[in-house]
Amino acid sequence: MMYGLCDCNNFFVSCERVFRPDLEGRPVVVLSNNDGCVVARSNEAKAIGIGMGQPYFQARGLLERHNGVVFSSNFTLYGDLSRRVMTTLRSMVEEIEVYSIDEAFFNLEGYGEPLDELGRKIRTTIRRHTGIPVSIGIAPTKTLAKIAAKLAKQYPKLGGCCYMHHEEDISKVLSRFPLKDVWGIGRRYGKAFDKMQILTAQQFVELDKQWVQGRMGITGVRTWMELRGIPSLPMDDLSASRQQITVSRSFPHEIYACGELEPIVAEFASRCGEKLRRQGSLCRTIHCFLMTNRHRPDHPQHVEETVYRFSAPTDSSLALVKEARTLLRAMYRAGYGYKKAGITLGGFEQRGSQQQALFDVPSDARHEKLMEVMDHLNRQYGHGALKTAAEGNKPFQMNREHMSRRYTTEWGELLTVKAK
DNA sequence: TCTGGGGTCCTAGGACCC
DNA sequence: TCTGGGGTCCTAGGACCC
Repeated sequence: MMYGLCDCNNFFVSCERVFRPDLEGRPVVVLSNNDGCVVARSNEAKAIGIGMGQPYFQARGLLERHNGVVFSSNFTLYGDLSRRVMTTLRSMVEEIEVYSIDEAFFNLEGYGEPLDELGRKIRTTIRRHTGIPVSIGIAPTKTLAKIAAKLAKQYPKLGGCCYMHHEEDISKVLSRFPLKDVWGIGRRYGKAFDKMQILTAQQFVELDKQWVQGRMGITGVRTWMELRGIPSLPMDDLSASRQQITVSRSFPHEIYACGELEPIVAEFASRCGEKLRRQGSLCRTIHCFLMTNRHRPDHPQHVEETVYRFSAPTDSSLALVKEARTLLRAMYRAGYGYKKAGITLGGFEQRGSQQQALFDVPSDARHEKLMEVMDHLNRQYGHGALKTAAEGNKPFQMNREHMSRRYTTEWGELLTVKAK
């Protein structure tokens, strides 16, 4: 097998720079929802020591001292540019798997050599079509392709693409590659292995398989196999194979009133329904969770999650919204300042193949047509164009003090060019 | 590094049932 | 009533990812 990985460099920052070329060379960061923490950094921002995931209030001073620039996250813009990147990639290779907003794997099995030239061609084409710089890694497994892409980013002389396939080359790379930077080895395991003096990917690969299994479970074994060049994470249509779907948000302020939480949770349930229908599944369970501000230990705390099990699987937003509200009301306690809530769907079945209990009334079948219309309108006119009454008429708002324009999707926010 | 966000999957333990 | 095996569901927490 041969896998490619296309990884957008500092993606959110690169998106902002496409429309603000004056930001080249300056430290730039993009913040998470509610302007909470730093989720993307330009190379200059990394160089001055701003960490990934660092709370913005901690990074702010440093950024200002270096004449840096900050953006709230503009997912409408990033989502649109991501689609353009993926479309370009899809036009150049047969099979791609969109892994996240800024990464996609592709299958290169059966492609003739030289693959590194193909990789570089992909890179320049995407740059030309979208303005987004990417790095390409090519290797016999996805985990190795991830490592290759990192090397491509690290060593400019590779021209943005690293093709890694000879066994000797791979073990040479692995013996220098820090284990904690391997995809699938997180901070926690990285630290534990550090303590055991297992520092490189090569040392990890030489461990006993049973030992890895006992210590890290099946996911650890997969990583171990992948590093040995045995594909254990096949190409997957992720969007169709999710086993659970979650929509959750933190609120800009604590919310005390149940009546204020209800439309928010209803909106989450409705968004879950959209995702569910997009992947063509029905769900059996809906979870609702609610939590207070854990950063304020001086405030009374309440964290709770409850489940409802549908008697017949459903994909109707109306049914989801209804049960979400019931769950919320049962959990809600007056006097607590809630900071975050969420909805998770689980127990999926393929639509059309559901086992119907003998006396189940397929009560939601009549919603089917309605949901189709709703999804269609929302796709065409934007989220919230048509929604359930329970969602209320003002959409859930987050803090976004440093938002850029939605240059590519809103006529009113197009790029303006000034003549000199 | 006491990771102020969001999302997915896995595992362990307890409750309950056959 | 006690005991053991086996299964499912639920909750909580851990771990990873971007």
